[in-house]
Amino acid sequence: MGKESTRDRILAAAKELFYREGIRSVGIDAIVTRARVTKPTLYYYFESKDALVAAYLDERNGAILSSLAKTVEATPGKIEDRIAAIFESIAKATPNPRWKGCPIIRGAAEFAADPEHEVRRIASTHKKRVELWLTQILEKEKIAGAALKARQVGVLLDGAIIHAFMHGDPDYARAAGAAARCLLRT
Amino acid sequence: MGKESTRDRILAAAKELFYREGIRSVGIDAIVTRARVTKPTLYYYFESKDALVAAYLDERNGAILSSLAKTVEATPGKIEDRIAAIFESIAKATPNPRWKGCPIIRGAAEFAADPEHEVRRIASTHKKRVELWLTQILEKEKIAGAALKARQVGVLLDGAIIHAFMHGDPDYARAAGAAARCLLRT
DNA sequence: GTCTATAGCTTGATAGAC
DNA sequence: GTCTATCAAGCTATAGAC
Repeated sequence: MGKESTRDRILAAAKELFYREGIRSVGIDAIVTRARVTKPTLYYYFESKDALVAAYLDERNGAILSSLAKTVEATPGKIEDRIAAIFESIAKATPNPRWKGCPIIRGAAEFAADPEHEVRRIASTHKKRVELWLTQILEKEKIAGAALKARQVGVLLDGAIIHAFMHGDPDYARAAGAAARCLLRT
Repeated sequence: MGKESTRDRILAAAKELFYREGIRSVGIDAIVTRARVTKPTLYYYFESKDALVAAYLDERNGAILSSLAKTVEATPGKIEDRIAAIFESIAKATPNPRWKGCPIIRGAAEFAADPEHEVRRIASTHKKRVELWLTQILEKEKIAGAALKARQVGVLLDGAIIHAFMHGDPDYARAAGAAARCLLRT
């Protein structure tokens, strides 16, 4: 824990600033200042700003998948209760002013112009991984039509995040959770 | 129709560029070039870039609400069929490379850092108007729990747009449409 | 590996003429 | 109302010293 490499410090600064302010509006200057390095040092570890952005989103991808799994594993009960716990965790995050929705969706939105950009590739892959993970959970519970239902729950999850964020109102996540319950019960 | 004011030309150029490239990545220079005016002319009609952005999103707000109403009015059948027609229209738009999701969500994502920014206010208001409109439709059809169901359908709609856009796959909109049908049938 | 210094470009916005 | 000309500040990235 005591060892914190220069590269880690740069990535941590980027993570904080990109999430808080958005990718495009954060300059290299702000990142190097926060990481207490200089620009050439940053460019020694990362080829370009795009490469740093990709490293940031790759890290988020893994962290989010772990967090989802942790939430479901920690929740006892029927499958719909365990899935609903994810929506409840979104609801709980909503009032926190530092919570600004899903970094991956926001990244994809910022790079909407370019379908070939690596940010877009990372974003699509991440959401497909979430969907696959949901499918596997539902299959394990012998839910009929697991693939379709996983897709529908995935769509509800991101809709819930966006609406909860846009309105600053946790009820959107809870309404979406109730919708997911309804779908899984059928 | 023949009359196209300078102001209209600027707004049309902004609309095209902001939607295609994103708000932050489009400079005033690109807009004035496309509108065939010069910078001082743009600043004669719009106080700042922010004011132009607000005018752009206000226009989109109205256009989207009209388009939703038109889709539902043009579709015969049961209420779930008419709501599902909205999801089908998203599915049909998805393969078009010029379609880049919802301009209002994308705007809100680009300005996620600042909850007080006018873009955020316009975005939240727009989504609440869509939700209210859905509530009124469901109430007219004597659907029980219209407010909650309208909220759930609204969340599904934006989740559908995001996933269809991120993956470039219309099936996400259709899966969401099926979920909406399921909710409305209950 | 990390620094100082800076190149070279683009940005949003304005002064002042007509 | 619309122009030419220009500004200060921001950006990503690099050359070269240590």
